Amino acid sequence: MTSPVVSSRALPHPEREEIRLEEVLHALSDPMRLRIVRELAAASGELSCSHFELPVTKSTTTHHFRVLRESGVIRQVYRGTAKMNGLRRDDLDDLFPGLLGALLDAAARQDGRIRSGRRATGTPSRGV
Amino acid sequence: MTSPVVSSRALPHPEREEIRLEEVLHALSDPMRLRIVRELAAASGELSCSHFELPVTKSTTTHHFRVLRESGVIRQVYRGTAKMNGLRRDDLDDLFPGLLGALLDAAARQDGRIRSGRRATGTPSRGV
DNA sequence: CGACTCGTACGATAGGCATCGTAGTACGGT
DNA sequence: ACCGTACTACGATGCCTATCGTACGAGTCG
Repeated sequence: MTSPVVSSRALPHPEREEIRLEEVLHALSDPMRLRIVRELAAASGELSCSHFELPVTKSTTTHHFRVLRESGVIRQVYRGTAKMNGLRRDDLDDLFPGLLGALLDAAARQDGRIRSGRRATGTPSRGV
Repeated sequence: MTSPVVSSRALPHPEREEIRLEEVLHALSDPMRLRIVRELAAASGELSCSHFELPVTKSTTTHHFRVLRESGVIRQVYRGTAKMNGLRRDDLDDLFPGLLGALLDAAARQDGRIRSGRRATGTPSRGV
């Protein structure tokens, strides 16, 4: 008792100070993982792995979640048979202020830019 | 006169609208390339490839610069025998406002954190 | 012209990684 | 106890890539 063990299974996470920028960037450079992180950010809470409908098999999904966890981008915890995922906002914001926000904003902008017809980019003036 | 052709050799660059966030992140997820970009940002101007003293061969250096150029992070132009490199600040800032700044700041913070003994994780005063 | 410097091209190599499929473990409900 | 669901572990596969070495093209300077 005492400690409300969510589950007997434990998952290794890097400490806040162990999170490396290069690994975070690498983790987010995969479209599938960036998509996961964006959904997680939009949900502002924990989501189970099975909540995501990705165009890959479950094996691959497990792989991507592990990369995100081991790079320090998300925190995972078992809750029954489900595995809940949450963004490590506080840790990332503390280590790299403004980065996560800028990344999410950049992803949203690019998404909007593409959806609204990729030729509507206007900005024809190339100052160079 | 008229058009001061810097050199006859031309180098392919992605248009501003063709720059993809995932590729930028992938380009910056390599320590060698992140280092190049940081030096470039600090120089606030153009730097020749040979200016950089990287712990890899020239072939590999050429490879990294090409990845950075093709991902839209830097702009390259020949000037005599030298190849000058410049950060595409304006394009990146237009596409992804705040991202480049946050990335450079993040890299600087991590660098400082590591240099000052990685156990001094304290950073107790974070206005956040 | 010849030599030298800067950077490229090409091939090789070794390691990483995204993906899959199958078999297996943990947990909750009936 | 049994079954179904959620996720994992492991092996295989094919692609990508960081690295090197060598040979070459482009410019500059004597």
